[in-house]
Amino acid sequence: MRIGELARRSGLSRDTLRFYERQGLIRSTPGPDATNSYRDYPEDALITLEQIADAQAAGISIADLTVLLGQLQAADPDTFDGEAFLQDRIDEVEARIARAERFLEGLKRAKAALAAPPVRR
Amino acid sequence: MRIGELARRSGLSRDTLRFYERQGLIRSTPGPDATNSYRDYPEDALITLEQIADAQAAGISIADLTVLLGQLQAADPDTFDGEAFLQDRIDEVEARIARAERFLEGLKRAKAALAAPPVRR
DNA sequence: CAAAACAGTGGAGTTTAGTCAACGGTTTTG
DNA sequence: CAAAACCGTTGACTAAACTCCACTGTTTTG
Repeated sequence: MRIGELARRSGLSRDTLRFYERQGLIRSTPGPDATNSYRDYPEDALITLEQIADAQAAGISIADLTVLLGQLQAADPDTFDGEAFLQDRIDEVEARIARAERFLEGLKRAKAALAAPPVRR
Repeated sequence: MRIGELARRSGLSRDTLRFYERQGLIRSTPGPDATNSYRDYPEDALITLEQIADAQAAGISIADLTVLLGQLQAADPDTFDGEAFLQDRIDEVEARIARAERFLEGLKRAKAALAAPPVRR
């Protein structure tokens, strides 16, 4: 598919998609019609883009993601010894989730406190 | 306590603390010794800083945090009707945690795939 | 009491993750 | 077949969250 369709279907802007491609997060091929310069994006780019969104929610930077996506997609060893790297990311993400959950509890308490006492004498 | 001690105990730089104060996230008083310009930070600034870190892990921006910290600390109604605002943040954080957990699973699968098959014919 | 460590101020600089504008080609569509 | 919609490239720009620097004044310490 071409970039416009990918943009529509992913909800991201064309600029963002090109930015991701420059960063090596997604890939495209020259497109079937070699007379123009239009690129062709594979169907599974949509899945990759979902993974990118998940990773960002987990606080992973694009730089780390470039490394990680390789690991996640082609879990092919001896390309990269990144087991330790992976474990570091896992620890990092777990810590972040724990913090986020702590914060979520605070939010819920605050909302309860706001909703409960219309006891305002 | 003075800013240096707060920096040491919180693990943040003095610059970051001053930045947070400019943003209205923490507060200080003129300090007991009024002859100098040194500020005094209350003990509970450390707790606030923990909450800030939690909020950031939850993907909350400093701008939103300025609003939220007021709600979280003094859960005093009729200052602010922010129940809807709070609920929006709650939804946002829950969605982010869900994504982060999805990503975490992917990381763990990738690590398992990397660790398991030293079957390398 | 002098040197080292610490504090405040102001303003400039950095990084990350995009976003925008301008331009010249290419398809699509009415 | 012309206008509208789309595409790629280049390069400048932005917002958020810090970070650094230079300078001056204040405490602490050996």
